[in-house]
Parts: sequence; structure tokens; C-alpha cells
Amino acid sequence: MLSKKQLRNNLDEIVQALKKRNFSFDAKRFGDLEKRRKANQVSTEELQNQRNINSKAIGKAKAAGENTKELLAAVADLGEKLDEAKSQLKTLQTQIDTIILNLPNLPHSSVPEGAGEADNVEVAKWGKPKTFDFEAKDHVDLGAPLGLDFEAAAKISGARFAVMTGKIAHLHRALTQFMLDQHTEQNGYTEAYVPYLVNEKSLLGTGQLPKFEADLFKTHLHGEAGDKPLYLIPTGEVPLTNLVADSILKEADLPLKFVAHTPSFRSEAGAYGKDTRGLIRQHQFEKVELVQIIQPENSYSALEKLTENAQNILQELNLPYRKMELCTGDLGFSAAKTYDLEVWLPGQNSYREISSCSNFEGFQARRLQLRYKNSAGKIEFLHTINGSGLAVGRTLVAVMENYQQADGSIKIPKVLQKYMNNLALIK
RNA sequence: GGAGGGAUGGCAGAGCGGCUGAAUGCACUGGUCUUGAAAACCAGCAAGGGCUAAUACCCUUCUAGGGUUCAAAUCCCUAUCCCUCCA
Repeated sequence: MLSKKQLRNNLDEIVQALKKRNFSFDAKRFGDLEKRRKANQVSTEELQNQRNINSKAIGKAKAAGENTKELLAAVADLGEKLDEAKSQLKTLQTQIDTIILNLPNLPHSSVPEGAGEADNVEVAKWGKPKTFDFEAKDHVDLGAPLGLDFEAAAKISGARFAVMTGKIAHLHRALTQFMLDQHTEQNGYTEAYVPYLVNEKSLLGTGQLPKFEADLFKTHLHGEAGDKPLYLIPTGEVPLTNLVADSILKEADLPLKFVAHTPSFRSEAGAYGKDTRGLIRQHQFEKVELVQIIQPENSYSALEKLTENAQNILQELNLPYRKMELCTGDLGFSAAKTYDLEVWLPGQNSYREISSCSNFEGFQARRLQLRYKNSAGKIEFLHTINGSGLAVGRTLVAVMENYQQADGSIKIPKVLQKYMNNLALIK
């Protein structure tokens, strides 16, 4: 959510900034509604004030044993007028809120301008894509004899699910363990276990709703509470960030750094036909998510560090990757700036996203009512940043494809061996 | 499955139709005292919004949503969460 103050005072600037991300904002309609809201609010509050004054007078008169007939007559039609004014104001407010909740964040000034994915800028590259003296297989072929089973998943659930058994399942778990340990032991994050089903408010808070309901799995409770849906989380960011919703934090406690291993559920309604093979795009996948709640002045340096925390996992696993800075046109709805980390996949002969690290500035904090008292004693919105550290399923793909041997076996990266009972090879 | 009790400011906790945005305590902030600190004492201390050059002033908020009333933290209904007892 953009700042309402900014929307009132710098509407033109906002329109320009949103244009950079291909979002056209009907500023005239918004300005109109705002004007009407203002007039309505003033007159409504005036009526409320009158009612309050009168009611107090009645109370005093009664206490003094005086006749209240005249006073009561004076407020006779006030209630009706007030109801009408209130309902008008509410209608306006709802219209304005709907517009505001659907406005994406403004790109940070450092974000390169561009129309879409093709205009993202490579800012760093680490490692060299491996060459093989045999024909490299992709993880689907490699995994089939080792316990990666898409047919069983299709039988149980349908397309875009996977079953893992035996050593592959173990490797998948080892990756999760390794990542959690790195972030808690080396990078200072607090591990959290969180719910995987969340309410509507939480999703509004982090920006998945109201705009992206189609990407979510929605569930219904039975019985009387059935009209209140719960959603499967599309990312651990949702429960982790909402952990501190509706609060005013002490500056001394900042920054808060959380890491959690959670599944993520995405219906990917808009992605039919894309990445249909293998683990790359699933309805259910595991992720180790990093979230930081931080003072505004520190959020950009923290984004660099958080991205490094994610890169560090790739480096420890010795997986070649590149770091992309997303252009204005490719930026997610809530993000002001985003780095994507893309890992080299020999099976696809290309780099693929494995982590996305973003600064949301105050965008989520305003929706979440997430604030802190700064050193001057003033209450301010905090900034939120987050990133995957990393997507576990895709990391598994990367390890399988990069560590494959000519005979179809897979070497276990050094750092994972202690999580695999010192196993060095899967075959 | 049955019977009750509760949700109030950062926390604890009073209030149970009008003068209560809310007693009191703790925490916090400032001051006095002290070589410094502690203690003691004094003072301040909710958030959001409107209007404003800024004050002043006004509106909203006592879990949430409805209702009764001139007036609701307080009464009624519904939901959610917590707790106690019985099975």
C-alpha cells in the first residue's frame, strides 16, 4: 500500500513512477473521489460532534433534575442525517481503499527501467557452467531410477506434484537442514515454525490479496465458521511477516530476522503449459524463507546482505549462478526492488530462478500496521525485506543436474554429506 | 458432548448506561537529589484520522461485526479466540 499522504500530496509523481512499471493509474478518478471524501468526512464529523454535545447536555440536565424535553427534540432528526452521511462516507472510503489496495509499489530509483523479463540486468555472475564429457541429463531422467516419481504423484493428486522416495527424499531433506543451519548459525536468523493455512487479513497484509486470489489455494472450514476461508500459503513470507502485524516495535529490538522452512502452494493459474516437465513449477514445493523487519534507513543495505545470505548457500553448494536486478516492468506487485538469483541448470542449458530477494520498503508495513518508535520518539512504518534462501525443490534440481555422473549417479556436495550419514554418492 | 467465566492502553488490572479515552500499579521518558548510579520524590506518557502555517479544536477506536438508546467499554445478538468445571 502506498502512503495515503503521498497519494494526496504527490499524485503526479506517483502516476509517473507507476507508469515505469506499466501500470496506468486513473489519477483523475482518484482525485475526484478524494475530494468528495474530504467534504463528506468534514460534514459527517460535524454531525457527530453535534450529537455528542447534545447527548452530554442531556446527561447533565438529567443529573441536575431538569426537564430534557427540548434538548431531546433538538436531536430528533440528527440520527437519521448522521446515518445517511455515514453510509455515503463509507461508500466513498471503500471505493478509495479498493483503488489503493490494488496499486503496486513504486520502484526504487535505482531500479533499471524496462518492459519485462528481457530487460533485467545481470549484476554478478558466480562460477562457471560445468561442461560434461557426456550428454547431461535433466533431473527428471536422472531422478526416475533414484526415487523421483511424477507418476505416483499424478495418481494421488494430479499434475504438478511430485513424490520422492529413498535417497532423493533424503537429499531433499538434507538441503533443507543445511539451509536452516546456515541461516541460524552463520547469518543470525531466528528459526520459526509457522502455520501453513492463513486468513485473508494476512494475505492482504503482505499483498497477495486482493489482486492475486487466482494464484492461491483456498480452503473452507466446515460449520458456522465456513464463510471465513483459509488459504494455503504461497510463500513462507506470509506467516513470517505477519508475525509482527499490528504492532509498534521498540527500536532496540530491530532488526528482526526470521527464517522458516515451509511448503508453498501455488495454483499458478496463469502458467498453464509453462515448465510442465519436472520439479521446476509445482503446486506444492518447499522453501526456506528469510524475512527481515528493519528500520527504513537500513533496508537497502540489508537487502544486499540478505541476498548475500542466499548466494552463500549456492556458493557453499558450488552451484554456478547469476544475480539479476529486475527491471521496473518485471518487478512484483509489492516490491520496490528485487534481485533474482538464477542457478545454472545443465539439463535445461540455462539459468533459472532459485531465489528472489526484495525490499518492500513500507508497502507491506502500511498494510500490516507494522511500526516502530524511532529514536526521536516518533512512530514510523518499518520496512520489510525477504528472499528465498533457497527454494528447496529447485535446489534439488540444481544439485542433481550439476553433480551428475556419466553413469547417472549423483555426487553429494561436500557440505551436505554430514546430513546424509556421510554418503558421498547416490546411485 | 454438556455447564459456565473472560477478551480494556507496552504489560497487569479497575470500570459494568451520561462528567470514562478510560482509575491504579508496573514499564518507559524528562526533572529534582547524588561525585556517579540506585532509591525516593515531582512531571509526562495510547493509536488512527480531519482541520491548521502551527497551536487550538473536532472525529474514531475498550477482540470483531450487527442492534437498542438522545447517549454504549458498560445492555442485547452473532462470530473469533482464551480459560475453568463436568462427561
